[in-house]
Amino acid sequence: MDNRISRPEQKARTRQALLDAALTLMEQRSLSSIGLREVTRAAGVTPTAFYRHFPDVDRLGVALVDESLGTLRATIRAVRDGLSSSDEVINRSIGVLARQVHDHREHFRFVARERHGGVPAVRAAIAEQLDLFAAELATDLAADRLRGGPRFDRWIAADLRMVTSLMVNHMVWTAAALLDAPPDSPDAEARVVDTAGRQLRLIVLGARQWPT
Amino acid sequence: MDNRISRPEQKARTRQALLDAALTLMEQRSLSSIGLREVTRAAGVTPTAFYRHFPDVDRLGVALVDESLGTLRATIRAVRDGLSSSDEVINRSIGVLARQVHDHREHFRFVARERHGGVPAVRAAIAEQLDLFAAELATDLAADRLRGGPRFDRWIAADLRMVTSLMVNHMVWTAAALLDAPPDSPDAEARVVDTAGRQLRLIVLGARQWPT
DNA sequence: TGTACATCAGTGAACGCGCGTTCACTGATGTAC
DNA sequence: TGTACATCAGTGAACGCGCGTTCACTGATGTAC
Repeated sequence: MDNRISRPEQKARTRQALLDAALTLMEQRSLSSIGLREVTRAAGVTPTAFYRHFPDVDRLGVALVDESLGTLRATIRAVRDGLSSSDEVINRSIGVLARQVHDHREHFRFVARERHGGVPAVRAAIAEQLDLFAAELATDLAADRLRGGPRFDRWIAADLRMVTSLMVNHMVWTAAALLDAPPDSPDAEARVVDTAGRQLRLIVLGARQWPT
Repeated sequence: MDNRISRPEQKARTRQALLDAALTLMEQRSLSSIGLREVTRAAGVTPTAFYRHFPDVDRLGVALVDESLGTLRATIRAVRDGLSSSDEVINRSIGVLARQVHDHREHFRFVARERHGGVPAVRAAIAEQLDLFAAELATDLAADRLRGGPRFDRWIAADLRMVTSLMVNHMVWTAAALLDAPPDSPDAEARVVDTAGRQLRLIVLGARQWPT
């Protein structure tokens, strides 16, 4: 058996180790307060090795945004496929979000923390991903006629963006609320999910009457 | 004329200078990344003087939360007094919020940035203030019967909290969106205010139909 | 297949710097009599 | 009102420490022939 691995693969592993180490360090603190040496120490390489992968810690942050939100987008999209009733989509979407937050706490904590945080490049990368979320949601809502749901296919674009940005914002806020709930208490988590579901249903109820 | 000021007053002034200096420094960066020496340098005192006012920078952050959100609460509450139609309250509330954000950018930027930021004590202080907001709003909604508004006086407490937390969250998000808009473009600001108003109206519309 | 050379991820020493905190202090303000 | 003492906000020197970045390097992996 050959244990040796190619050079590009080894480089990719070190890069991932740096990303993972940074994410772990950010469990308690924000990106702008963690140091390059801290990250390399946690990843098990020398400080100088860092520069083979990122020019500075900010750029590592941007890479973390892609890792965190890029995969989630695909997952959430998949959920919306093949469901036909409005209530069903709401409950499933929030369920998937709760699961994702549960399984990838550090990623969501990172996004919630840096969304309005101190590093402009990271903030911009997060805003871009969330805009994509909202745009995809708008497309989906306009395309599918859900049982019991509003007739989004007849809405003007501006109103669609208004309501999808409200929904995406609500999703982010729900993720943050899940993070604030004690991780070992399924009860607290269930309460957040329940409230979030009712809020989303209230929004859909309002959309069904829109415009006045 | 006597220019001399009492010792307590001089101490209060230095304390305020430290708070102002920290807020200014946080225009670009987060609390956990600014240093004690930076703050004292900007405030025009020696590093050691800091300890006469705060045990560390985190505690200064908690004081900033009280300064930022404590006054806003009173302002927003006053707006809700004496208005009788639902639409009127919505438009006025968002208008006042936009004005406040415009006039106190640094305070709101600080709150948006630290709400999920890296300093637990500060995060807790912000959560406390926002809960107070939501609780006051719930009381007001249950007490006043607004023309054209939902019959909140007949709602159960859990649903009231559900909808007020949605509204307060929406307010915070709107403030953050206003901050992201270029400060010299009244156009961009107006667009955010317009969208926020329609979103809030959609929420109220949903509330009028609640429960299904 | 074997050899000679190129590539380049990661090393380790060194640098100058600003940090948070300590300590004994100064000197103006406040107070007791 | 004047004097003697207490208080305490702010000073300035000193400390040890971890930081980001530079540089010339090593040695395993990759490639050309």
